[in-house]
Amino acid sequence: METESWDDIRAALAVARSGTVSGAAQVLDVHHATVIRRIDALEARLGARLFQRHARGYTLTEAGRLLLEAGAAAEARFSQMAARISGTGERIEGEITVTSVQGMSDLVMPRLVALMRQHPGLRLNYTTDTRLFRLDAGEAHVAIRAGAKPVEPDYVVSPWLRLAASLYASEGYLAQHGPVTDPSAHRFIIPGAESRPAPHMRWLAAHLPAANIAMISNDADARLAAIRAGLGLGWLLPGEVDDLTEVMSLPDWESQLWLVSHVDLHRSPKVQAVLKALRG
Amino acid sequence: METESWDDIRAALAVARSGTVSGAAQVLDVHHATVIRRIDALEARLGARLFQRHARGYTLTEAGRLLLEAGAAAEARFSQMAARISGTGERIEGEITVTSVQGMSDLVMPRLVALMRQHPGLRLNYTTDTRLFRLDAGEAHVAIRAGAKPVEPDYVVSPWLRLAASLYASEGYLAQHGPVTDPSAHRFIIPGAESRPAPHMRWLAAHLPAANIAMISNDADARLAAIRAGLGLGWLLPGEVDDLTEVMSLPDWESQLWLVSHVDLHRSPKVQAVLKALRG
DNA sequence: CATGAACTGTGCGAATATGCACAGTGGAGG
DNA sequence: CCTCCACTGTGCATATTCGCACAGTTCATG
Repeated sequence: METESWDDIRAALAVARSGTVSGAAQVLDVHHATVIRRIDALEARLGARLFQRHARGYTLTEAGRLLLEAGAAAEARFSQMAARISGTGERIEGEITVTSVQGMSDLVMPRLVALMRQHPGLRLNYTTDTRLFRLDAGEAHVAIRAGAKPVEPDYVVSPWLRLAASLYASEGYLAQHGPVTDPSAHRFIIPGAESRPAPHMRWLAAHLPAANIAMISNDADARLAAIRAGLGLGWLLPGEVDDLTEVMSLPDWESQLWLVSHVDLHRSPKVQAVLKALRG
Repeated sequence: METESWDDIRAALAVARSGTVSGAAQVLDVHHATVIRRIDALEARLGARLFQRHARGYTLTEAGRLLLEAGAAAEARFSQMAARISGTGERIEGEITVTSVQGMSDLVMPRLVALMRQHPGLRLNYTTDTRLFRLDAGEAHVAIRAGAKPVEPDYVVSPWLRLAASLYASEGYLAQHGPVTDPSAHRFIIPGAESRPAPHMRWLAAHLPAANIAMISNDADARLAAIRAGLGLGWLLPGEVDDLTEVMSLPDWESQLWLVSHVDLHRSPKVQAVLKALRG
């Protein structure tokens, strides 16, 4: 009777999120039969159905929604705890999680590689995503952010690099369209809506209509391929590639990057080592 | 690597609370060896020690304190969830948790017994304690409270009984000390500090010095035994026993009782049935 | 309407975790 | 200083759980 299992809750949370038992099993890295059994047990203990079973998946009941809330809250709390525990150690070892906006790896990785060589006990987790990671939810130890200075309380923020993206074109494009003097005579290849706050994107939106946009993609490789194919002009960081020609560069396009850590972890040797390596 | 177990956290929480592996094992109803293994696994995954091992028990490290916080928060969230799930059902069955101040069982139990007979699918959990249970933490479905009207938001409060404790004495005591006319000529047997807000206790504190107190005990049976032995006068509810004599009763000693439920559960048939049974 | 894909659900053998017995440890008390 | 006691820690047999294979169901698609 009093037998209680938090792992059953964890399993149910995964099912609630993915909508299917199979998907949850994949996330949890167990067999789907195990997930079914855990949920059966949990429902029996709670005395209520959490899901409406269906041959194509599970949908949440009212009770299931309550579980989703409670489970998600606990998960956030646990991952925050794990990050703080693994972050507050006095030694520079164990896992270190660094998050960044996409497209920084050429800049970031050499420095992090040097850090790893210096401290062989470190395990690096470098994750990029368009969404911002929440340091207080334990999703990262150090975050690299672009744009306005982050103002969240409990975050320690220090300025890092100022980067100026430049406009690039392929040789074939230039041979066909001639040199770039008036931007409105050209078409552009740009990232998705999540990059709209970037300086060069604001400049584009302010100066040219939508008709000048040839392609939108959130995939950097796809954009690069498009530029190489001569579909239009695109912004890259200087030195990112060597087979394209820089055709334009404005001081307005300069963007500030920030190094961000959580106040609880900022003083720890490990986080300090990461920050130093990045500043290096 | 990605293997994670919330049950390990649960085990560590129990150890953090009890201070010993054995105590935790007792609470969790598993063997103490199991608890040791779970904690070893959890610490290995977190890459940090949660406890300082000792032949006499485990003491918390800084990381352990973080775990205690996170684990306790999750546990509270889970039990709240369980209460809401088992409470919001449309049918009157499953577990129902009623909490009350001590000494009410003669009053409460007959009504709850009638409720149970009416709904055989119910499992009753009737818990009394000096501390107040938190309905929003899922510790109870219905609470009986004494004193000032509870004002917590999200609580649905309705007045229940007004009880007036009376002063009782044993025959032996009266034979020795004569009838009670001036209270200051007598000594008293009273409950502990947690009952100080009760009306008759406030009256006592206001009218008589500490010298008139013969005995303090939070155990009702012990107080009753003391009164029966003639150690002094004590307050009881009328009808509680039949071998003692009521010697004094003041309207000031009347105390209001409240029936309290959480707003999320109050409309459910099960909680409504409990409230009706208690009011009946 | 037939086919296929993706999912849920269950019996059975294998892997895993559990309980037990016993050894080891350190502090309290006389 | 010694004994006792409550606790932690570990091999081993066992019980429980897990993964696998396969059956059954539903829905999308041509």
